[in-house]
Amino acid sequence: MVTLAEVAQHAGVSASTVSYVLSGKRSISVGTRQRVERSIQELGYHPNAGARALASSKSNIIALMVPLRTDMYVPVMMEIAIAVATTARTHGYDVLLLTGEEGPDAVRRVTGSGLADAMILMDVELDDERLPLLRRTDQPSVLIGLPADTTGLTCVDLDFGATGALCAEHLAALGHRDIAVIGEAPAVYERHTGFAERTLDGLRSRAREMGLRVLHRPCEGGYDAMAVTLSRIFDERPGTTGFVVQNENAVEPLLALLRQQGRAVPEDVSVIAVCPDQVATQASVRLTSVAIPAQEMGRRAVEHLVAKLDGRGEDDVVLLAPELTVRASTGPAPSGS
Amino acid sequence: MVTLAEVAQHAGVSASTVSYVLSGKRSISVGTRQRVERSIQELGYHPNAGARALASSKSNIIALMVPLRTDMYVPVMMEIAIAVATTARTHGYDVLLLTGEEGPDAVRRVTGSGLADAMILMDVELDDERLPLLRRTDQPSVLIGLPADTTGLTCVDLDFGATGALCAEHLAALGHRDIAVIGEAPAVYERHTGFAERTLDGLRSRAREMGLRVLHRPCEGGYDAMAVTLSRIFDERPGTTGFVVQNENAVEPLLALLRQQGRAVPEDVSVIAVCPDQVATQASVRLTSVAIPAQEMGRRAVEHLVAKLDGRGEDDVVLLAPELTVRASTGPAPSGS
DNA sequence: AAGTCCTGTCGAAGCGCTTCGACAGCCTAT
DNA sequence: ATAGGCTGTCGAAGCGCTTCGACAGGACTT
Repeated sequence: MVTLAEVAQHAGVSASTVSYVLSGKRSISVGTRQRVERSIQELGYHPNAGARALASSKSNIIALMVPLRTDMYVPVMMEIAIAVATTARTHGYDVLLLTGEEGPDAVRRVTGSGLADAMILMDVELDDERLPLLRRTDQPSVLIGLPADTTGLTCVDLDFGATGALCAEHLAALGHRDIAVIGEAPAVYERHTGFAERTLDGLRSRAREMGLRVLHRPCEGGYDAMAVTLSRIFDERPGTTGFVVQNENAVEPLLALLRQQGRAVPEDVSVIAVCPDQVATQASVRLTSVAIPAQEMGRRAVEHLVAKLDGRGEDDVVLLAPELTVRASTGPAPSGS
Repeated sequence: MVTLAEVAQHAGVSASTVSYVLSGKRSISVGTRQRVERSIQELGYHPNAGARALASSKSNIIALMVPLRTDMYVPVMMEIAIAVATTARTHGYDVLLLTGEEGPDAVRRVTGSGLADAMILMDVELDDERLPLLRRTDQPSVLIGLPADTTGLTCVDLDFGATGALCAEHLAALGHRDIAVIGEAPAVYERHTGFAERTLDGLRSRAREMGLRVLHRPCEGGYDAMAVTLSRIFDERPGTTGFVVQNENAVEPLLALLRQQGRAVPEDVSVIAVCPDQVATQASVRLTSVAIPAQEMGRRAVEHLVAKLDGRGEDDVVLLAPELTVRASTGPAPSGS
């Protein structure tokens, strides 16, 4: 293992000079810089991360806390995680992967040990038990998701309220009157992860303005659960012609069931999904959807965090504007209804 | 930030004693130990990761390199990553998330800087450019996946050869004669990620033994690509009654298309998927499948790595035995054929 | 000519921990 | 009683880096 001192000796300068070449914190003459850089190359020097962290009290690591559950919106999580990792690298940071398993202790451990300089939390609940800790510590953090109380916090999320509204508008504009929302699994609502509620609220209030009737039903993914949910919906509101689906795992089952019941999409029934574009384009019907901009969220989270680490940037709630893409799953409401 | 020295002072012992209490590397009297532990509690002490890494040349971090592409087998990747993270924690390690983006440079950077003590690589290609580096360094590593040459490497993977054979056997036993394999996207084969080939080889050789005719077609996921692929298959082999699907994104499209063509599953056509159980049970037909044991793979990889770090454990290729679960998508071949 | 300011470099201190060798005190074997 | 071996503790060195203050020498002022 090559050390700074060896590089210094090889280049005929002092250790501190090498350090300054590396960090650029003091001006160095061109000649010296080149000599040092050549030595670094030749010796294959890599600064030792531990020593660096110790001396500078900066680890250049961002901790990313992902939910432990692998049962929902997995592709979204993965995409965010990867966007976080790649964006972090472009700013010179590495990413430490924490699972929700440890809960608040993970926050304590990471901030206490100086393992990471900052954190990004995903899957934030409305009244998340990690939030008090975050507010108390002076370590910068960014949430992906929106808790009930955002004071003193920085959050990045899709504007789910507007998302719901957008869905309502689109269906209303097409002449639908009775619509059903297939929501996330009941567990999601119980955990009070806010996004599902926000979508629903946004949708409901716009629906009211536009004279739409809304029926909301949570749904575990999967064919069987969807079958039960769907038959209940049609029992209660036989005239339902529009669906908004927020649970990725319910999308295909819903399409399959509709087909099986002889209801054509989009001729008889329109379906909007709230999901990543990839899911929307790979479904058995190309789905009109509001995209969940996973990459964008990861990227923005990191950029905010880096800004904070650099002393720029303040607490802030960033809500990304939703975009609805019309594909083949929505159309005018059937004239009969 | 509380330091070791402060704890020592608070407990009335020397710094080294506190260190030994923490590490257990020397025997400490019960009284002293308790006193120190209480001080640690009261002061809320957390050892500084950087200092520790510097002094001990151990970071207690495992690097996990995940593929950058988010276009395929995402749930599997995510599940592995999470299993790696949680298993690592139980052994006292944290996980650093690297994306494939940096390529071999990431390996150099991490081993060179002592950022991590060991690495786990996912999505290994048959002739991966990172392998020479891994062989050269003395840092332990484990691959999830199987390269062409495994000498000097430790690998964990599903036994895809046996997986293919298992699929062939199951279909043959049910009386099918003509089967089609819907493979991964062409890009996967071009990259020479071995698992797809291995599945196919295993399947083909067992099929030959059992008198099955096999048609293999790679397929991008998605409805449209699947439609093209499927019609080609039936053009070429109208008597095809069995399908083996290895691409998660092709599963639902295939089911939808078969349904649309009036071919009932499993009465007219049988389908086996190679996918995580979750996908198999949430599909629109409960799929007979060979599970991809993502959690198990992540866990085993970490355990091997920890064994190596502890000086136990040698290079080794671990192939997990596949298990086929019969669900509702396979049945006897129609008697007419 | 002396004073002032840069620029580029160096030396040394210190970040918080681990670990080695030393050793005091006690117990046991002789 | 003495030597030898344990057990439990301490002090000090050092891990590889950053960073502060010092300062030599040249370029400007006045």
